[in-house]
Amino acid sequence: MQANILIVEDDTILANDIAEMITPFASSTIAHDGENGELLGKNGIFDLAILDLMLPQENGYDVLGHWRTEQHLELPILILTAKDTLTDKLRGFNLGADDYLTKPFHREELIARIKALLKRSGLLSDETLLQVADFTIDLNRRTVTYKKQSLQLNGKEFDLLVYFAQNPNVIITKERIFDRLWGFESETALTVVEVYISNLRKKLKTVTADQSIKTLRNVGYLFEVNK
Amino acid sequence: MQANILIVEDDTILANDIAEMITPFASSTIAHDGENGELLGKNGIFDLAILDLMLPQENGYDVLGHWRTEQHLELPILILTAKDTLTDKLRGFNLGADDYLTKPFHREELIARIKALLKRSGLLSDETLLQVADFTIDLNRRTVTYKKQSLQLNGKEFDLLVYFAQNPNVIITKERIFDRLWGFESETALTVVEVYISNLRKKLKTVTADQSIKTLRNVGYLFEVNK
DNA sequence: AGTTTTAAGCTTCATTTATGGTTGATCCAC
DNA sequence: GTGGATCAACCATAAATGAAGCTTAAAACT
Repeated sequence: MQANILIVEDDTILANDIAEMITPFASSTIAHDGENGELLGKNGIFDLAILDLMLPQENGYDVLGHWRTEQHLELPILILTAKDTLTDKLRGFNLGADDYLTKPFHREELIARIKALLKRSGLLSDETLLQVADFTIDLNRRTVTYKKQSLQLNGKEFDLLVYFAQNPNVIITKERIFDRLWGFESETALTVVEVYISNLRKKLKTVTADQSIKTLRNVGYLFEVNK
Repeated sequence: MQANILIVEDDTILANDIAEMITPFASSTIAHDGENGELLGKNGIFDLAILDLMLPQENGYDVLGHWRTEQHLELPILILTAKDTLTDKLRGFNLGADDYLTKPFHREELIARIKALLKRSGLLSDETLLQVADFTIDLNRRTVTYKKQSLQLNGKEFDLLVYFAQNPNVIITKERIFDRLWGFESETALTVVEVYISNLRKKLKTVTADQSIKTLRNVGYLFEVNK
């Protein structure tokens, strides 16, 4: 699966420019102000966010803060801004940013930094093996093995497991799963998620006894993995 | 568990300076040239490496290259160097660096970047862990432990404890609890709060004798904690 | 044929309401 | 001021409720 990047940047030209540069390895969505950016990010369907600080409606610090403290989003966040003082940088890092690049910058450096972050989360397309606990997931061949036993998963079941594997030990709401796998605009009923959870659990049960997918009623699902 | 950092830097003063600054959250080992640095890194005992590029014996690019391609070391690597051209940076990232900081730099920024990298690898205590008195509350997994004993709390009980833990030694009125957990507009009767206070107290009693939730009649509740 | 989606019945359990009991502040008679 | 009556605030338990989630199978896509 390709990485999915959120670009929060009010400079339309720059935003489109960035979007264009990352097409070879990621898809992207652009938000032109803080409020929209925060809202989009909340969906939890992005693997990385590029965040400007000086934005209309809501500044980047607030967006970052809300994401990290209210939504507990764990996606890597790269701040891209003209604010170049030490104080600004420290504030960004303290709020939970992963990287901080100041304008003006070389496009190639931005790309390199994005790739470095994606590589860490195992999301860069040349990094095809996702290893979590006893699962080995081959994102290119779309195959799964659990302790050497291979697992036969169909499309959405596979996507679901990948999403869990990319977010182990974090609660994921049913809505997030839905948005990520079906897209916000989908007409499908939200309850499909339950069906796929059920199917996936059944298949996992054929290879392991322990239920790694926990249900937290009224909250979400949790892929529990002991490191 | 403390992080263990390798500093490969020929400037003794700087190396010691860095080592000193990270002592609060990590232990460190210093190598003064590339050859020694590479050798030390090969041990695979480090959680992060800070790597200079211009080094005696063997330059940093080679060290980095060997680590990543021959040893397949996966530790995060931060390049710290005077080489500030785009070409240098790209080369560093292409060889597998995770971050690249150019000299001169602010010590605080280096620390912030190191922490950001460690946080990603789960080696820096996560701030989603809420520690109050003997309680450890994991906001991501919605789990609670009291002195190592785990506590099973359902949705609203957990939310209530979190609210208290975020406001220790402060009086909270019943109305504020209600507004926070149920929302202003809720149709529910205010007395649910009492029910949940009761339930929470009962569950807390299974792990500790002392009543930390005090009632202040006609005023509110108080989560009493001796710091 | 294989995958995705909907539908339907069923189970579970968090939430809410209801009930009766306890506490403790306030008032008043003595 | 002492003792009792009163009353509202609060506690504890339990039952009711209903929404959330599970499972299966059939329908509708591809």
